Amino acid sequence: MEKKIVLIDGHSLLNRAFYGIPDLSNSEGMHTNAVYGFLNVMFKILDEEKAPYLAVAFDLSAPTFRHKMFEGYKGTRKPMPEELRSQVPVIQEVLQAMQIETMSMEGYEADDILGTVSRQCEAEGFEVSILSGDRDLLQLATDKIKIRIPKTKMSGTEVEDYYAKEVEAKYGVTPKEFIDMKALMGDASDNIPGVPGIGEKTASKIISAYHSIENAYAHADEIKPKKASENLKTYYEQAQMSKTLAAINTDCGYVLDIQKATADHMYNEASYQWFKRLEFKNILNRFGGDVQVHDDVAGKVTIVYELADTAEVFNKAAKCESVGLHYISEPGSEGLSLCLSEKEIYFIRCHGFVKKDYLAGEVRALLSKTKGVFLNLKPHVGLFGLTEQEKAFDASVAAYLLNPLKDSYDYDDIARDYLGLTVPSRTDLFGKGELPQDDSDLFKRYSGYLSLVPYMAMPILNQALEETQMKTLYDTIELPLVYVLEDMEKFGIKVQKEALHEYGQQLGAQIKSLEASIYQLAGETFNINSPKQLGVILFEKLKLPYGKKTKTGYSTSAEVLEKLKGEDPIIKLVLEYRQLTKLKSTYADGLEGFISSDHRIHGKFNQTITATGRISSTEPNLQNIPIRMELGRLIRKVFVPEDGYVFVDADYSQIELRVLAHMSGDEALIQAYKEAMDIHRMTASQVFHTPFDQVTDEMRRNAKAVNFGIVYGISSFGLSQDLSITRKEAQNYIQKYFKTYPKVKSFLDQAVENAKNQGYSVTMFSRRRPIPELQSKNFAQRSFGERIAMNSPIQGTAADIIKIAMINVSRALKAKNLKSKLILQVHDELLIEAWESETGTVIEILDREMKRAAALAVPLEIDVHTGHNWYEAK
DNA sequence: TAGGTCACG
DNA sequence: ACGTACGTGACCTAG
Repeated sequence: MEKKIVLIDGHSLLNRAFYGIPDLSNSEGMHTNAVYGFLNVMFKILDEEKAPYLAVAFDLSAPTFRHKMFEGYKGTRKPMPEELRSQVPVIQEVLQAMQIETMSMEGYEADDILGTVSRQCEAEGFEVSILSGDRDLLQLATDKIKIRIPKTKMSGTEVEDYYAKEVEAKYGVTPKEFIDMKALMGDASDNIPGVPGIGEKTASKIISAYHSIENAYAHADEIKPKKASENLKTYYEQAQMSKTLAAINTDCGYVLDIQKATADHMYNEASYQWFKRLEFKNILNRFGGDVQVHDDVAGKVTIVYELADTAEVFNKAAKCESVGLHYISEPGSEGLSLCLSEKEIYFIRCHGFVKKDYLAGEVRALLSKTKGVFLNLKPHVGLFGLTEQEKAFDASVAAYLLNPLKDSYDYDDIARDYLGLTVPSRTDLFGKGELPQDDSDLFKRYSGYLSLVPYMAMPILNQALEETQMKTLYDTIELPLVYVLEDMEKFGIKVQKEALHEYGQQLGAQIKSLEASIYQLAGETFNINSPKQLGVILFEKLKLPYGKKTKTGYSTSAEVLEKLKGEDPIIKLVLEYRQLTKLKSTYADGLEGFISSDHRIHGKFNQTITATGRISSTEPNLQNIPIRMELGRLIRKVFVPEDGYVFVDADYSQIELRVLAHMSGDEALIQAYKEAMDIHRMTASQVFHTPFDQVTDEMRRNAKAVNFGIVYGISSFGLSQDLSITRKEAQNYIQKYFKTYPKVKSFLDQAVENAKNQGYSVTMFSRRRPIPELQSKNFAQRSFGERIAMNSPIQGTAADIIKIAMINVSRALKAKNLKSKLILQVHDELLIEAWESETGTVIEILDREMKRAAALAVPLEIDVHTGHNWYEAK
């Protein structure tokens, strides 16, 4: 076998996974996130390395030689949280089941075993990879021993690899010297004291020059800065102690029996059972073959073709309290999956006399008595012509409320999260291909799960909604909203295709001429759309001063380019080019592709996407049509009402700040809203102690920025960036603001405090958002969590309020039998296509329903405009 | 598929 | 010292 071994630092990897991955537990209530993260990284590395040998080292709880040497060692360390501690024996048992060798030794830590075993393997000619979450192990790197440190990124896990030369490249010191460097820096998490005033940069500089703390001490007088020099002398003994503590013992006497450390018995019955119990579906997939933890669904599905049999099924269904329903409409497989009980599922194929319209009628009739349980209600509302009269439950919307952070609510997600069942996803069953056009077991399983899973999950989801106080939110807002959104999608918005095309052509001509000018100034042709190529031209060829850098090179963002406007005429052209190509590709050409044969765009409104409770808009996104720049704003002229109709557009005035005034109960802010037309001017007047009519434009601008900042979860840095002022000045504004509105401060503090205690934030209407970032030990992550905790209740409550308004506006239009329709929502704005003679009534409805959607301590104000296109109606 | 950029609230 | 304003989606390039 190839001489290659992977050694794993068990505790550090578990630890990293625990803090890097949001809380996760199986249906037994076992916490599983650390185990899951550990295994995922381990498999990733094994897949990459294809090493035949593998072993995992763990610390024992018994004291080590370090404890004996230095009694403070790890003595004051934070105890392991229970949620993590409980996972240590689990991973050890799982590894045992996988027949993976684990190593530990009394009196030594995992580090020492890894140090010893890696040297031993290296001597025997092995290539060694050490997988650890702890950078201390970098001291073990050689040109044969590679240290691999996983990093959790948004997009998954990336691994940083360090042979000796990478350590030197990154830290400027050899692996051996790394210990000395650490002795200077210290390590708070290991309770290793360093030398005050010496951080990573200084430590690296000192050790790369003097190679050891002993030699550095001997030359202490030469060291700069002076503070470091003095402190090194004062704290030298402590640094020596730290060095001894940080040094890994590479000869602790542990001997690995290489024959036991093989990686080829991992996939066995015992480990399969463990993964099943832990509900690690994607790991179960590694076992190959069919994963079918929910047993024999195919056997419970009957395919129905005949009209008579169909009628029979609906008769039976009518006797049930609830039925699972899912309509499949894909090439070659059209029909209805019905789940009457856990053991009785039908798939009625569209065939002969059994047509969609017939099934729709049957479903409507059925749902007058029996509750229809859908994975996704919205498409079925359109497909079957359902109204709120028909009884229905939407599992994905319920699951979204219970955890809005997921990126999908498919049947397999709901089965895993609420039924504790591992069921194969569509991709597991069919890959990326089409559905099979036959009655195979594969198809039966897929169609079966689509109605079975929501059917089984409904009681559990309902109970969870009750327990989390979100049942009312679900019943009175989210479920009724499904019908409103479906209507909006169905109505769509009319677009003048020719005018849009013409607009695109004009942009195209302007882009061409700009392009030529830019090439002229650059002295060559290149792809202006490529930030990489543009960066080379601007910052290397033209030698313009570059500001920010991104991971991949120079930043060429508008923010950077704005500052370079005076430096070279090319900048202005590039900015203009960017603006025009954006308009052409996304809006002119992009929108044109979505115009249907009815001359309308039927975008989608998604109810289960955002973390805060807002809705989102896709295919196309109708919530980001340009308005801020005039050239872009012109696009709105092609959005028009049908003949005989006008647009009525109503938007809330500063809804989020009003929500803040209400939720904080701050008297001064509430008073400001009761008195002032211009809240930003009023804020400036109060914060800067200036009479209202003497507020300068600058004061108003600053106050406005602070108001925005407060809503976003204020930080002095963020505000300073926005206003181009120093952090200190920003901090000063914030302090003044909080002094003026003290209850705003206590409200925001309380929001963070509560979210930290409970793990989630809450809106006025009880909508929750989990904030796992608050538990992060990473400062940046945690600060992000704090800003989320301040912003989510505000943004979320505003989202709740406009949803209520949408439902009530929509109901009022229907109740009066008006021809006018609600067609768009843009977060704080509603657009109605109003029958001309109904305009007055529509305005009344909007005014009434939007204002009374919530009773706040301040009035909810709206601005209403009408027009013959969307441009005019704003 | 990820990162950069930019459109909106 | 860390590295940031909150929430989205689409398009383009580059690997």
